[in-house]
Formats: sequence, C-alpha cells, structure tokens
Amino acid sequence: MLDVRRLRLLAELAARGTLAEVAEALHQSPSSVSQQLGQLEREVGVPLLRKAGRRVQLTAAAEVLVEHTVEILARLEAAEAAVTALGDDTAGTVRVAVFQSVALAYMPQALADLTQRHPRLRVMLSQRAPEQALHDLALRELDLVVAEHYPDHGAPHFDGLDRQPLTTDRLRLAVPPRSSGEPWDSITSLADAGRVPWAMEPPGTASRHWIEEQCRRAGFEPEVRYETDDVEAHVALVETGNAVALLSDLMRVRHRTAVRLIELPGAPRRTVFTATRTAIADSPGILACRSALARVVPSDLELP
Amino acid sequence: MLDVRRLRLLAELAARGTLAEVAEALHQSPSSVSQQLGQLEREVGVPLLRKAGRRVQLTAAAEVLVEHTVEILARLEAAEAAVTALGDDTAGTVRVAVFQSVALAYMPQALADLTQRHPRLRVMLSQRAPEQALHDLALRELDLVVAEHYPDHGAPHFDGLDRQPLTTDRLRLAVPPRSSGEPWDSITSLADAGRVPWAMEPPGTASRHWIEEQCRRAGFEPEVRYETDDVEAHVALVETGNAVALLSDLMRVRHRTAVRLIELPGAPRRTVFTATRTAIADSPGILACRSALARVVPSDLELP
DNA sequence: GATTATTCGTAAGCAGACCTGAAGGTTCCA
DNA sequence: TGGAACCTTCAGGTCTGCTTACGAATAATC
Repeated sequence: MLDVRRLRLLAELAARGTLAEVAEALHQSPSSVSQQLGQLEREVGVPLLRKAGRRVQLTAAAEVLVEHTVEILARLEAAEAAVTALGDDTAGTVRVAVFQSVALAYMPQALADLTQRHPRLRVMLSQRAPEQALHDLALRELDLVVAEHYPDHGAPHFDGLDRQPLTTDRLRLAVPPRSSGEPWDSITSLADAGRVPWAMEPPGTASRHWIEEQCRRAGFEPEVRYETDDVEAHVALVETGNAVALLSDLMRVRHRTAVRLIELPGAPRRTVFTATRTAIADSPGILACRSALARVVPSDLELP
Repeated sequence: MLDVRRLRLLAELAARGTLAEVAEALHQSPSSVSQQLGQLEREVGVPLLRKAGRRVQLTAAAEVLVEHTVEILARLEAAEAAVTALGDDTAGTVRVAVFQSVALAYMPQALADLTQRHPRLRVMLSQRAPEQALHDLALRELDLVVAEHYPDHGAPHFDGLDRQPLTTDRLRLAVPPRSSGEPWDSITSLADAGRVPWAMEPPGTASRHWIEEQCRRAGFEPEVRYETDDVEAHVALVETGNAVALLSDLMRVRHRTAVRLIELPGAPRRTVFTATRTAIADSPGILACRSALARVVPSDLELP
C-alpha cells in the first residue's frame, strides 16, 4: 500500500516543477521532500526522478503515478467534504479569490450577506488575477474563485474544475469626458484610438490579450503608456485626460464617473464565472458562497 | 487532508465487523486501531462509531466515508499495479486461491508453466472454498481466485471484482460401479437416489445448495450421511459402495475411476471462472496467471 | 444469577519514522 | 569565473504511532 502523503509530494512536484517549491508550498524543508520521494522510489522499485540540470524531471512511471494520485486526492477531498457536510451545516473555512473589480464592487455586500446567514462560516478572501486564481485553485490553495472569460479567448482549462456562470458585463472603450480637448474629443470609435495613449493591464492577462487583439482588428497597434493591474488607476487616468482604457460595467458599478463611453464593434460582453474543484463543489460552504454571490450580483449587468 | 491509513482502518472495520478482527488482519493491536479511529473521528469532527453492545457500529457519516475510501483504496492499488507493470515485466508475488478439484487437476501443470515462462514471478497458492476465496479476494488478502458457478444459482456479488470464464464442466451423479449389489445397481436416474445415502459438501457451499435443490425437484430430500468438503473423499465413498455423490468432469480428469455415471435432468454444466480485483486486473502477474490457466485448462471439458 | 470470556477504551512507555539544519556537489546565469 | 539556485546526504532532535497493561461494559455460560 503506497503512502498517499508521499504520492502527494510527487503530484505537487509535477504541478509545481521544482522540489523547492513543493517544500515551500507544504511548509517543509526541501531536504524532507527529497527524502520522502526517495523513499517512495524505493517502495515502488522504479526510478521516478531523473536529474535534469539542477532540477529534477519526472520519469514516465512517475507520470503514471501522478495521474492516479490526482484522482486519489480529488476523491479524498470529496470524502472530507461529504462527511463534514453531514456533520455540521455550513461551517468551516472557505478560501475565496476574486479579481479586482468584483472585489471592490460586490464582495463587501456578499460577505455581509454570508456572515449574517452563516455565522459559523469563515471566509478568507484574497484578490488575485483570474489566471493565477484558477491555477491556485487547481493546486488546492483556494476553494472558490471568481474569474472572467473574454469572448473568443481560449480560457485556460484545468482538470477537475467546476465552473458556473455568474453574470456577463458589457465591455466599452472609456475616453476622457467631453471638452477635454484634442485629441480626446474627436474619438468616436475604437479605430480612432490608435493615435492616443492607452492604459492597460500587464502582459499575460486575458484582458490585455483581448483588447490588443481588438485594436489590431481595428487597424492599429495600441501605444501602451500606462501599465498596471489596478483598474482603479485606469479609470483615474481616463478621467484626468491621460489615456483611454477598456472599461467593463463591473467597474462602473462603483464609479459613476464622468468618462465618456464608446461602444466596441459587436457590443462584446465578458463572462464572469465562479469556479471550484469538482470534489468540493457540493460542500455547504461552497454552495453558500455561490448563492450569496448570485444574490448580490445582478444576473445581467446592463447599465444605461 | 485525511489520513488514508486511518480511513483504511474504517473501511476494514466496515468489512469485518469488529475492531479486534481488523487489528488481527492488519497485524496490529486492537488498542492501536482504536486510537487511530479516535484520531480520525477527531479530525473529521463528526462521530464515526457508536457503541453497540460490546462492539461498535458505524454511523451514517462513517458509511459515507467508507464508500469513498473503498474507491480510494482501489485506485491506490491500481496505481501501484500500473507503475510496477511499467518497471519490470511480470515479477512480484501473486496470491492465488483455487478450489479443490482445480487444485488437484490442473494447478501443478499451471505452476510449472508459469515458473518456466516467468521465473521471477512468485505464486502463492492456497486451496479455499469459492465463497471464502471471493470474500478474501475482496478484502485484498488474495489476488486471483478460481471459483465455480452453479447454474441458476445466484453468485455472490462483490464490487470491484473482475470475472472471466475459464471453462465449463458437466455435472453428473456418481453411483457405485456395476455389480455392487442393491440398492445401488437399480439406480438409473436422480429420482432413484432418494433411497440411498449421500456424500455431500458441508452446508453453506454452493455445491451443497445446488444438489439439494436438484434432489428436491426430483421429489425427495437427500439423506446426507457423509459430509466433507474433500471431494476426493466423495469419490472414495462412491467407489467403495457407501454413497452416491455429485461428480464434475473436473474431478474425473484425475480419477479415471470405475464409478458409474448417471446424467442429471437437463445435462447441467457448472461454470468455472477466474476472478481478481479490477484494480489489478491488468497487472502482468495477473495476466500471466490467467493465461497460464487458460493454456492448461481445456476451454470445454467434455469427457466421454 | 454469578462467573467467565470478549470487546472496546485509556494511560504510559518506547521505538521508529519524519523533519530540520548543515554541508557538499552540480548546474545555470551574470 | 563567482554567485545563486537546486538537489542530495548525513547527523541529530522531535513527535507520531505502536505495544503492553489495566479497567469498564456486555454477552455467553453454567
């Protein structure tokens, strides 16, 4: 009977790449991880790791083992969720991550709703970019994630994740308010925004990738002068007449700002969804959080 | 993350009934099992055991947990089998149990075949009644079982078991040889055997159940004077003119005896099959054993 | 109905597993 | 070429988990 704790180390190694990261994630010393994996290797009698530079690489046998282990860990988590669900209703801790605009617009209300309905449920909230959040969710460092999905943009797919749509929100171009002077006042469509500076999120985010794509389709390569993942800053830069930016309705829920909005071709909408691991999707904590979000967030964000 | 070793104790408890038996099976002291289960209970925060007389009973929560655990253990075993299969071909140990007539008739040849083809494969052979063997197989105390299935007899069903037919053999009534005197010489059908003593296997076996059923259908309740699970003894008792008995072709492979054979109504055949756990069904050791049996045992036992 | 046998639970002691920290070797990068 | 990152090995300490011993409760037996 193989030791699941050791198997887990192997699975974490497959997911994280280096032995040191595994140790860090599990709050152990790298030495310990190395010893345990060595022990596992001795038990199965087949080499699991090969040296690859200064890192280690999984052998084919190890890959097979990891495949099974992922299933086992999911099942183990499901077992734990199922049995605690039977015991006490809606208690324990749920680790939630949301992206910035949701965090600012709706989470305070959702948290208030939750603590009122389920006083014994502890929600740990962190703000995280959707890609990072989904990754951490798969690694079991989070339990529930609110993420976004841009149209025609291949969403990263993780095995064992359960996704549910939460709402959709319109994407528009935000330009400085009327009478800001040129060149702002003459912008009437996305195609006009090739001559002005942009505020965008950093490269690697879905938002950045998507809006750049839209700009290229409109016939220009955007000049990204301000780069920050703080969308509050984007709004501020637009309001003060320094840049144009992509703006979603979710932002406008908080900022009834004076920026001027310009429709994008095709009136595109972004999908906002919640994701959790399938293994714990039916646990009371997750269900409670999801329904709290559903109550607080309008199912169709259509601002005037 | 629940400890799988502790979960296993719970699963074994569900399968075996008492904590002492679990301890015995796992070569531990009952005290240790009790402590570990207590720890598990503390971890999940839900009562798992309730006192039922001097034994313990599983709560609903524990049953749920066991359900998941069985899956996890199967997967764990499959993982181990898969990875050792990748490593070395057909080595290790396979624990096989067969019932008596197969043990005597074919296993010597099968073992010779196996040791020649796979010198590094170690086969541990034990003789066991089919019902007991299948039970022990499900409990992971055996890896491969050769068992029998009587027609129209509800075979005991165990989850996670993989069954493959091996052969079938004719069932006949064996009576003492001609010129043994009365009442033997006048027996020409099963219905005539109501007046003579029988040799049968002990109650609780499928064989016993089946032949008693046949007797009742033929209109009589058999007088079981000799009761033993040693079918060799059955043959001896018939040969010496002391009883009649059920005899399968599998027995006759060894004993070209002088007993007289009488067809039973409907010329019934017994099915002989191999069984293993699904989790290890694809492991090289199991495959090797099964194909050795298939080579050695004729696919259709039809003796003149 | 008293006695005996089983079974589970608790306490204390001990062995072994596991983890930490230091030291060493290799690889990668500046 | 020197430093940083990474993995491994070794020695040592801590802690988990096992065993033995004992007690309580229940079932079986005479």
